[in-house]
Amino acid sequence: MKRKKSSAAAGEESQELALRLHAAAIHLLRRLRQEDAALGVSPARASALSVLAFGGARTLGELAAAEQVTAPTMSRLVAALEADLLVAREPDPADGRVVRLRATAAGLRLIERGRARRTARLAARLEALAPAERAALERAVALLEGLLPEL
Amino acid sequence: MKRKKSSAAAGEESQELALRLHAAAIHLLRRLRQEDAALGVSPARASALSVLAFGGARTLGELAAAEQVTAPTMSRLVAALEADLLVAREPDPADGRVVRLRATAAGLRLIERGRARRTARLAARLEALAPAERAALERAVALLEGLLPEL
DNA sequence: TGACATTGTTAGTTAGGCTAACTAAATTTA
DNA sequence: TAAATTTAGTTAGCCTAACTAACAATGTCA
Repeated sequence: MKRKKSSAAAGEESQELALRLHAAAIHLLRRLRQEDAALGVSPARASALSVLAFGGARTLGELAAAEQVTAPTMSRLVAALEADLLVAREPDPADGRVVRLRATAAGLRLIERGRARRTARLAARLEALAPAERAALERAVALLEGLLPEL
Repeated sequence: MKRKKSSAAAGEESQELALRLHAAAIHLLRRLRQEDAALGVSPARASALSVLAFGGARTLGELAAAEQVTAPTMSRLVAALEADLLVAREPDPADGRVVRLRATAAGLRLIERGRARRTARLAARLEALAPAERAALERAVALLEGLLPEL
């Protein structure tokens, strides 16, 4: 390992931290899966729908990129959301290839209604933390959010 | 909402934080999925195998509980790992129903070898963080790990 | 105008989660 | 001790979600 002595430890530490982060993410999602299911919409769909709900209309390709999945994957998610009348397609007046997607009123309602329920158990646990702990988590999430686009 | 006035804000904040954590976990895992695939073993299998590799032999039910999946799900994961000769079954001498699982030498090697690669990109990003930032993440992960069993 | 690029869709595969229904073994109880 | 119940795992069947490959339709440009 070629590395300045002071960061050899940082390397070890980062790897250890990466593994723990990975494991924590896996386990967190397995827990939250059930909550999402109770909403009547699967996690991947809820995630895509919330992008449209909070971020506004966009094309399928843009949504796929935002969600970091391939176009076919997003195409299927959108098809399911559309079948449930949660998302509507609109043709792009300027380009006949693109499909613009928009959350319907029902889609917006579902996200709004589900917002609390989806993460209720987790939020309750977080609320039980000491303010300083919550602040630490908050900071860590912000760091992660900054890291993700470059991963 | 019955709550002391000072924690009404904490409730909002917790919910917001829960949503962000959820989204971050989803996106993090989508990124790491590719790395895992390169190892030649899928994420769920790698996770189960590493429990055996680091934590030692245990029964299928214990492993399912540790991984927070149902017994049938774990049964299938284990069958696949066994077919790849990464995990071996041993009968329990005291109880004919239980199946004890142990990582094989090949399984241990795979985890050891894969440890670095699995999270290499993430670890590299983490290493680029300032020590204080890494410490904040570390603390947050520890908090999460403490929270998860009660979720 | 014809070649190429871009946007989405369709088809097919693999993986991982679930529940329900089963077998086999152990334990409890009448 | 025999019957009933509980526990551990497996099998089967279903669903969601990811991928790649191949395709159709549209736009762009030399």
